[in-house]
Amino acid sequence: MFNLEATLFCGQTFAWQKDGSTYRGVIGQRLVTLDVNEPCSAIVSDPFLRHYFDLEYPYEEAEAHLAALDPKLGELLSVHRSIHILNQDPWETTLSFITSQNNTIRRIRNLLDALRQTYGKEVAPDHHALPTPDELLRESSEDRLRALGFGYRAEYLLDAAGKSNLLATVSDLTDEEALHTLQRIHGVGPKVASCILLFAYGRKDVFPLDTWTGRILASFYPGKDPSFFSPYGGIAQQHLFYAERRKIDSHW
DNA sequence: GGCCAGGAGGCCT
DNA sequence: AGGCCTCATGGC
Repeated sequence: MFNLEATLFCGQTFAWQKDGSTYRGVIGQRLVTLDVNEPCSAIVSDPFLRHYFDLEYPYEEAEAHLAALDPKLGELLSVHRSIHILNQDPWETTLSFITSQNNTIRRIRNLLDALRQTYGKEVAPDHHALPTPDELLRESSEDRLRALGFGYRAEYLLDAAGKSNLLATVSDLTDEEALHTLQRIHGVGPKVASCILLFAYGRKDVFPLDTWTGRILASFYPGKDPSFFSPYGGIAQQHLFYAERRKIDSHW
């Protein structure tokens, strides 16, 4: 089994919280509850969760490749074990990573929770889905989003909602074409587009380059660029990011 | 009070 | 194409 804790809290999703002996998250329109000690059977027996947790992808092969490529990654893989790249909903991923730009993880979570509480459907008592594009366009506005604390990103969320049809075309495109297409959304640049491709479309060779991963490359891999980790740049990036973040605080 | 946060748009050369 | 400035907001 993969490392569920790391998979949920390595920064690829902001939907989950750990309370007591359970992980809870609203994924799509559904509240998912997993027992911290016995999550496997619930995941394996559920087709939706099997796909969400990416059980069909051959991680052993990718991880063996990365461990052989570079000793630092080999060590991280032995510590983290397997971190899976989730197959998240493209729209939810777009909302999440537009919100993430120039922001802190704590505040990203708070803003997305506010978005759920304010506009999302209540799928279980006190648990709300993220708003759909239509819900956002119909019920919200730039002023209201600014009032929630989104600041200058308010306009970006509404533009993304209006262009959500773009997301349906991405699956047929190459990585390069998809990066270009996603950046037609205002507020989506190279980094956010990379996160959407990796975390929603399973493009395992896309390496989101941000302040953290840029620093990591500069200090541990001088002279190298993300193509060094190809064709598993996305997986490598996630282990590098998680390792670096864990030095700061283990619970965010 | 300046600087930074899982950046990106706009404008300048 | 590359280099600044600005964009809300909050924590340190």
